[in-house]
Amino acid sequence: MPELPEVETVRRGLEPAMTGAVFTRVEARRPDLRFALPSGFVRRLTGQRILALARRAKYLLADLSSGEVLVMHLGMSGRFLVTAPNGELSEPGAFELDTGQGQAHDHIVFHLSNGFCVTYNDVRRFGFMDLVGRDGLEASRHLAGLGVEPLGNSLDGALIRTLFEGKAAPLKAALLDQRLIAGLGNIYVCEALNRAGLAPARAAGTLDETEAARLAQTIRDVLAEAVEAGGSTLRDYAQTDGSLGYFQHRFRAYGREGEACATPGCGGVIERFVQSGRSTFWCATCQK
DNA sequence: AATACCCCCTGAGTGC
DNA sequence: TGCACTCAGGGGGTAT
Repeated sequence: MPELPEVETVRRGLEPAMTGAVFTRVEARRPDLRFALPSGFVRRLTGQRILALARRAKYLLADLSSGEVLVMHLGMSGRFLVTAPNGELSEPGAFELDTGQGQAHDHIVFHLSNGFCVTYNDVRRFGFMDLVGRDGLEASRHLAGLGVEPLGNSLDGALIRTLFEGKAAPLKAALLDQRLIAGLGNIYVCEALNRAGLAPARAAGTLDETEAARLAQTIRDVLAEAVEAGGSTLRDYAQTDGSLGYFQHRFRAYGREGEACATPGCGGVIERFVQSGRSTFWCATCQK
């Protein structure tokens, strides 16, 4: 389900269940997700304490007392279901709590010393988990080469100009390139470009200072608003009123083909086309 | 080096 | 009701 804001929402939802707890029992119900689980996966987790739960781009990182880090990626359809000691079920970042039919795709179950139970469910199985030594984490195959955190302090117009300098690739592709900016996905790239008034097919290297600054600001705004939308629902995420997380967020461009562009005074219509195999939604009237 | 395409997998939705 | 087809938020790998 995730882009960066959703992963952050999931992280915040898992934190109270996982941080400080010990894995008392781990169930790996199949040997692989997208990739094979690392050798000794269950053994290397069992008995370890989770010191901290962090995020880098779209990766969740559980820092373990063994000195290893449990690296988790949700792919397209990964979810975590949390069962509290009192039996209450929750799903951080979810649109709607699903208490039953997910069971067929419950692949990994973490039983924790504090009585919580955390289940990883992934229908399409594009997610994965890995164990990496803490010292080698940044150089590990998943994290090596990841670009700047878009919500960190370093992303501004000047950095975008540097990253995109000389690039003939379309803005859409450059923004999706995790080696440049890490954490943007298809939805929020469409949203940021719409708000910034920039055409997705335009060559990334052609941004001037003003445009780059505007793009940096809209990226930060779009992500921060989405995190806030997810975060603000965390305290009552167990409710099933459908007002939670990702889906509740009202996108201005994504998924709105044929609808009026939301840019004030624009009057254009959102169109859809395919770029590098993925749907792009944009307004030809206000995005130049 | 940079870009373009195909692939992994399952399910939901649509049109006939 | 069934079938065929398209589409989906991810990224890794390979071929140009």
